[in-house]
Formats: sequence, C-alpha cells, structure tokens
Amino acid sequence: MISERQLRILEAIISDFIDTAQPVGSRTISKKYPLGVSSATIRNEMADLEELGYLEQPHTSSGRVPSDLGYRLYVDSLVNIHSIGIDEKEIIQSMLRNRIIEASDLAKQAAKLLSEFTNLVAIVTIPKFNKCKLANLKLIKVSDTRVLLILVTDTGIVKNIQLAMSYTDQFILDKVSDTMLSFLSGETIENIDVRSILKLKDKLQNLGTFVDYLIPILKDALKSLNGTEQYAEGLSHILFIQEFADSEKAKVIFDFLRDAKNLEIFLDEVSADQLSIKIGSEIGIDSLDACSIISSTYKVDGKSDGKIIVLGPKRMDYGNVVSIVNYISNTLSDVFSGINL
Amino acid sequence: MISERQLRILEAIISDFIDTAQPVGSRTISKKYPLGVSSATIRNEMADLEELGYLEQPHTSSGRVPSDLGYRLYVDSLVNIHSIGIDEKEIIQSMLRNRIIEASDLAKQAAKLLSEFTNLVAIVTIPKFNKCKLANLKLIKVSDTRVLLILVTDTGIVKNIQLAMSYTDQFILDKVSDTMLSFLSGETIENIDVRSILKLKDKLQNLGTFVDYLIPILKDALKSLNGTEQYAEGLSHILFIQEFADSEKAKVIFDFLRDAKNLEIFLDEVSADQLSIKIGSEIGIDSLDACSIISSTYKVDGKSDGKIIVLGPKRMDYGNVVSIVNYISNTLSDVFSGINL
DNA sequence: GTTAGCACTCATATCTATCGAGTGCTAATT
DNA sequence: AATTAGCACTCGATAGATATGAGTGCTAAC
Repeated sequence: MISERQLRILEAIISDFIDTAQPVGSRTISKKYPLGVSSATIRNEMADLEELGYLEQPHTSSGRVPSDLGYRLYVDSLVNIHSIGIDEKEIIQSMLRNRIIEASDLAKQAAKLLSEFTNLVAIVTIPKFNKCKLANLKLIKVSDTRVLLILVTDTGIVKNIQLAMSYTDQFILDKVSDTMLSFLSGETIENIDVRSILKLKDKLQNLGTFVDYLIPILKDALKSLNGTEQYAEGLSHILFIQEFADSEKAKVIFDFLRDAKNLEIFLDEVSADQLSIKIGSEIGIDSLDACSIISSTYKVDGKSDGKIIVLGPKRMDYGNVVSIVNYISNTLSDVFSGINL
Repeated sequence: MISERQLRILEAIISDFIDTAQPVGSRTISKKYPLGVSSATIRNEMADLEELGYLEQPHTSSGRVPSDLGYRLYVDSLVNIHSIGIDEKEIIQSMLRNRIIEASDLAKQAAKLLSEFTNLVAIVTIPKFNKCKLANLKLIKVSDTRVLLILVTDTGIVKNIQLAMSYTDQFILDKVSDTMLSFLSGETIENIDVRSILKLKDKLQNLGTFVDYLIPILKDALKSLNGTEQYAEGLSHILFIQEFADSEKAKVIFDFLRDAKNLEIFLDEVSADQLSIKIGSEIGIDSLDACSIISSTYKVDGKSDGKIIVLGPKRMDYGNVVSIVNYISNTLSDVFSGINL
C-alpha cells in the first residue's frame, strides 16, 4: 500500500513534471516543495514508488517520470477540478448560444472553443439527428435540378439536405412541404419512414405523380441522416507541444487523426461514460501512446448523444481540461436540447 | 544575356533541386543530364549563372541552389504546363457539381480538393454574394426566438442567415417571404437596400407592425453579406514539406496563416490577375520568404470574384500546381455562375 | 572553348573527453 | 527505526577535435 507521504511526493513529482517536462530529481522536490524531509529520504521513497510502478526512470541516474499508472493515480485522487472562470463561461455561452443554428456549425464552434481554451486538439461529433423531433420543414427550389430540404428540430437545430430533382416548382414544393409538416410535426426523425411518407400520397392525390417521384428521393435523403459527423479543430496545436516538437512524432499523430476511418474506431473506443480520462496505453492505440484523451458525451433531451474529445500529451493540465470539457459538454447538451436560458 | 546552354543547365539544376531538395553540384548535372559537356564546363557556367543572379551558393564548396530570380526564369520560360489528367478532372467535377449548394461548403470543398491534389496549403474565398441575383427566398421559423433567412441566387448558390426575432409565426413568415420574393426576385442582392425593403410595408399593410419590426433585422442581416469569407485547408501539409521539417520554420508559417488578419492583407496583396505566381521575396511578406504562392481568381457571371490560393515551398512542381489551380478555378467559375453542364 | 587535374573549403559525421545532475548505498545521527 | 549526510558511480548531454567527402575555383594542357 502507498503511504500518505509517498502520495504527496508523487503529487509533487507529477506537478513538477507537468510544469517542466523534465525528469524530476529528488533534490528538486526537496527544495521546491515543503515536505520537510531531505532529498535522501525522497530518494528512498522514489525508489519505492518506482517499484510500485508509479514512476519510471528514462535511464539510470536521471530523474523520475510518471508512469501511466502514476498519472492514473494522480488523476483519480490528486488532481483538483476547479470550475472554470466566469470570463470563460461568458465567452462559451456567447459563442454557442443564439448565434448558430446549423448543427454542424455548432459542433465546429464547440471544437474551436475547446481547442482554443486547452491549446490541444479537440473533436466534437454531432448527435444523431434522427432521434430529434421535427418542428419545421421546407422544400426550397434552388435551381431547375436541385431542391433544398430544410429540417428544423423542436430543439432549434437546422439541417440542410440537398435533393437532386428534375421537376421543381416552388408552388408545388410549398404545398408538399406544408402537407408533410402537418402530419410529421412532432414525430422523431427516425420514425419518418417510408410508411409515413406514403401518407403524402393520400393527402395530395391531385399531385400523385409528383409524390411518386419525390418519395424515393426523400427516402435517400433521410438515410443520409444516419451518419455521424465529426469535426476536429486545433490539429496544429500538436506542433507546439514540447513532447511532439520532434516533427516525426507529430507526424505519427497527424497521420492517425487525418484518417477519418481511424477517427471512427477511435470514437467508438472512447467510452460512453459521462466523462472519461484515458492515459497513454489505456487508449489502446499505439500511435497515441504518448497522449491522453479526455472525453465526454452530451445528450439531447436525455436521448441521442454526441461526443466531445480532447487529445493532448499525457503531461497536460488535467484539472483545467476536465473542467472545460465538462462545461462545454453541458452547454452543448442545453443548446441541442433547446434550453436557451 | 543568358545563352541557350546556360538556360538548359539552369533548367537541369532547378529540376534536380525540385526533386532532391539538395544543393546540386556540377558533377551531378553532367552525369544525370545529357548536355554533352563535362562537369568542368558546367562548373564554369554555373559560376556565370551565379554572377547573373540565377543561382545561389549556401556556402563555398557546396552545390548551387536556385535564387528567386532563377525560379522566376524557370517559371516564366522553362516550366511546361500540361493539362491535368482525365481522372483528376472527373473527381473535381463530381466533387464540385450537383452535390453542394451552400456557398461556403463549395469553397471548403474546393480548398480541400486543391490541397489534396497538390499536397500543399490551399485557401479559397467566396465571391461577394451581393453581386448575385436573387432567385428564391424563405423565412423559416427555427424556434420561438430565431428565424432562418434562406437566400438562393439565380446561379443556384444558397446562403443561410440567422435572424434573432422574438415574434415568429410561420404563417406570417410565409406571407412576408412570398411578398418579398415577388418584388425582389431578379434583383442583385446589393440592390436590396432599405428602400426596396420598405415596399414591403406598402404591400403588407395589414402586417404593419410586424414589418416595422422586421426591417431593421433584415438590414443588419444583409450587411453581414459584405464580408469576405475564406477557407483554408491542408495546413498540416506544411509539416510534411522537407523545407519546413524543422518545426520552428513550420511554426512561423502556421502562426502567420492562423491569424485571419494576416490572411486578409495577404489576400488583398495577391493580385487580381487571372493567374499569378509569386516566388519567395516577391510575396513581400517576411514569414513567407521560403514559400511560393500560386493564385487565381474566379468570376461569377463575369462580375464579382473569389480567390484561390495555393501556398507551398519555392521548390514545388509549378507546372502541376498551375494546372490544378486553373482547372479548379474554371470549375468554380462555372459552378458559381450556374453553368452546370 | 573545353577539359583534366589538383589544392582548397566547409558542412557533416564520428569520436573522445569532460561535466554534472541524479542515483543508490553505507554509515552516522536523531 | 527512521532520517540524513556523504560519497562513489552512472550515463546522457555538451564541447572539442578529427576525419570525410562533395563540391568548388583555378591552372594548364588539349
């Protein structure tokens, strides 16, 4: 078992390492932190902490560096998660509320904020749109061959879908969209299946051929709502992180994040817990062994959910990042759920 | 004056340097390129080319490197601009046509294509929307406090603008937007000023108070169409360019490109010619001394214009990049002008 | 005008010596 | 029994010293 003193020494070592990025020695600790013991004592404790697996030594005769296990202990019991400042809160609120209504813009903006506040890489996904309830709907003629389908959820999120149609007349489109809205309003989008679209035909018997033409197109369009969209911001921050200054290391991470397929696996991997922290090897992806991930999920009306991920070096300010992730996650939940004050 | 042989030697040197990124020596040239003269002769010519300012020597006793002037000569008279392949053309066509209709998505997609085909950084701006003619218009209720104004140009470009309104009823919104469309259709968007909006009041006298309320909101919204939007893609390519492998150099460029203000100056700086190539110091921006810029403008119906920029190391495949920029620029012109086949 | 030959230059790579931060262990101290 | 002072030892980092070799400029011969 680990003693109280060992715990305090471990905390000091990790804090110092997070500050300096240098392996920390016993003398540094005894001088910088008021533990009331000499460097020799600390040296002995450090040897024990290494044996317990909390510390590592890059090579004999250098200082110690936290192991993944060490970080884990630090994160679980030592880090204190203060709430973020009032200023930050105000900026986040003003950037995410009352400005944006298109779901993808909202996710993008959230990712941008996350990456700016943490100076790390941020990824935000959009909750699957099809669990939301339909509140408004319009078909808009864009050209002779194209129509825009605009869906609005009861939570005030807008989604644009393009339809390719060779038969477009705004007057008819208005009629069709009004009718559709009249019996689809309030329905969740995933429930808008072919059967419910077929009702269109009953209601608009005088437009039979047009409706026949429209139905398969609508079917396709609704299918496209099933994909998960993800937005990454702040990739370039990787460059500015000491750990990855050697551009070879940065490349490995870039290459990983660039491949959307990787990202998808990665997003599934990231647990669905309210908030999760994964450190180095815990992520289970070789190219990210030098990284930590802080992720959270946000809910829309308690149902469908989107994901928020911050990726950075293991040596990050966990307390700060966690508080930012939490705050943005909650704000997104509110915004997507339509709670606007 | 420069001799024919010097020209051929210069061409060989620059080609080789573009391939290898290494200062090239006289022996390399005499062996790799069938010029029919010995290394000693080439050595003499190289000394002359250096005196003329076309080559530079990083240090005595290393090979030669092209100077900005050398690149300029190369670009002006040596590089051959082949057209891009049929496959590339097909991809570009399929990605830019019949899929996207929102102006910003289009620009984003174009920038993505550019950066993928060139492996360089690409920036695309949207032509000022306000020179286009209005073809369709809708006001859509999104929530109790928000309305979406959707504008469609005669060229099939869509623009969403959000309005904050505390008085929203879809029935009234429909009436207002129909009326607006009836007398604004065909008008260029910059001509839709307050005066023309005021006509609304005449036509919708029974909705007087609502129109009074709406007018200042619309005014603000239309003002927001004046800004130039720009989309950059492929920033991370900087990392993979040998010249900037030293991450300090990459940072300088990143920092420059990250600042939107810089980018604006930069976009103005970039000439309005059909196609322009600027090499190193010709750009006139210290942080980009090691870069070249290939830029082009595309027109919408011959009037308002957007910009396309590719930024990379001076040592780039000019012929290839120019052909890609040209092709995407022309395609964008067509798409924004509504020529869809 | 061209080329072979050679001395010279200088960035890069390799080796060596030194330095010093930090350790582990032992013996003295509390 | 726990703590600490002291000291020999380790090993990466840094600085010089030396070697390498690609490439040049110049001269003299062809």
